[in-house]
Amino acid sequence: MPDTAILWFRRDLRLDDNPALTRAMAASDLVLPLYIHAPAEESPWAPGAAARWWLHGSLSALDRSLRERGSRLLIATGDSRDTLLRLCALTGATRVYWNRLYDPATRARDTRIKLDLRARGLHCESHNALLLREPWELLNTTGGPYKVYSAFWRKSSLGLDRLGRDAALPAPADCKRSPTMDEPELVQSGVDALDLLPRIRWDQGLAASWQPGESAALARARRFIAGDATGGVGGAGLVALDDYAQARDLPARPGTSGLSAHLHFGEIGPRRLLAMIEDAHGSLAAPGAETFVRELGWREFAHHLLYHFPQTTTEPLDPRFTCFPWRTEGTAPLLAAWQRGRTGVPLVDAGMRELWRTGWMHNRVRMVVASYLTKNLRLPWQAGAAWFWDTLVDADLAANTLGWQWTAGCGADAAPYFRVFNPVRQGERFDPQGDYVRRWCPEISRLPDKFIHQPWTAPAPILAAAGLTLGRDYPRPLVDLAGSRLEALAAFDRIKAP
DNA sequence: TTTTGAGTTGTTCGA
DNA sequence: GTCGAACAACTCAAA
Repeated sequence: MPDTAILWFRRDLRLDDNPALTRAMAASDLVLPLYIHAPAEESPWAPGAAARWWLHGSLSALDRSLRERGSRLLIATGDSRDTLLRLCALTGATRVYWNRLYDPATRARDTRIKLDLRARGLHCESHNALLLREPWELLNTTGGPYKVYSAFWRKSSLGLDRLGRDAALPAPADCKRSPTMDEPELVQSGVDALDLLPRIRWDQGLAASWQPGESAALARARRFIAGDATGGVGGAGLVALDDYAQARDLPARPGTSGLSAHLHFGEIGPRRLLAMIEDAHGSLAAPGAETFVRELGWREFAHHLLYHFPQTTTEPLDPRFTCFPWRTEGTAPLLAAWQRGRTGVPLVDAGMRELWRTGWMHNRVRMVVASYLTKNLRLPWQAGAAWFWDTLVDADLAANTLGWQWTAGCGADAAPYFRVFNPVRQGERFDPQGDYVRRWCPEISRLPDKFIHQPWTAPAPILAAAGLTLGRDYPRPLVDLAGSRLEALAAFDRIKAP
């Protein structure tokens, strides 16, 4: 009787640098790759609509890679524990392997499953494919979790040299196929049966912008970090990473890595990215590289925080914010205008429309729209987080929670209360020619640069020349920026420590 | 033990 | 136009 192992894929949809896969292959004669679709177990943070679209593509791609290696992905629907037990019974598998996740619901579920499987005499192992360091490993001098990024990163980056970090594992050349995989009762459904794609096909914009899957992730990482045969994103000979520190702030340019969704679904991991950077640039401290590696550090920080403070997906980390005077009257139309990109503030609207169309928004603009929602509109950050959760292909509970709490001022290492982004000024600094705004708000594209970020200040003849009537072709501002800023500062005053 | 200084992403105001 | 100051309270580590 051959020894069979189940490899339970979750958000580690790759063969490269996959320690659970490597261990399962080493320890067993046959490996059964499995994905279980169990959205109820992730509630209330089951993947949103945009993330489901990505998941569909990612699972299809993983199945293709496995088939190229003589195996395939088995897809099941239903209770995870029952499915694992049933498959063990059907196939005679005695070992189950997976890579750990750190969000509260999944952690609780996985702990129960691990205890249950072990109680039934099954071998059960979990590994780390997601993070550079485990959340319980990296603590401050008093033994508690870090709440300040700079201190976290100082400590964390000490371990990032070649000596102190786990190496990225290579993908196996072939995956030991289990012959039992062809038994009919095991063939439950293909990816299509999971119903992940939208009924109304609003996903063309997503498909035009993104290619889910491990090979696309690796290709994008290579293009970004090392440049490829065509010379990289920025033009002949220019590697995007070299220019990252400056270009990443300009939403009109492809200056960011674009790896967020690939990272969320584990199509590529941080260890592989660091290895690629060192191979291409010799060191993690090379120009541009250091800035990008710090961003990976923020990703780590977010996951560590969620591990230590699981309630922060819905509750502010700073308890004073439980009595923050969020707006209570007439919130629905304000939220709807923000969601649809109809606030009358071009940079905010451009960002929200980019999100709606492509399932992604440039990082700089995410901060601007989040600041606008929480400070100028004074709507609770949870409302923004929920919208991002449903519309972002890269929606990640840890990153989303940290990002929104940071902007709102109630999280770890929060933005100081007085940091209220002025979307006009941000537009002038980071989109000076208005290229980004014109791309997503074509109705104001004929305005001169001087007014592109503040159409409401344009004199009537300028508006007429641009063929633009405010209130008809493009909204007047939903709220006054200067006034709402002062109201936000006053609101912060009311929750100050006594 | 206590103190000190620094801290992802900003804006406004007055000189 | 530019420039520095002011805008809290708290965390964390180093002195």
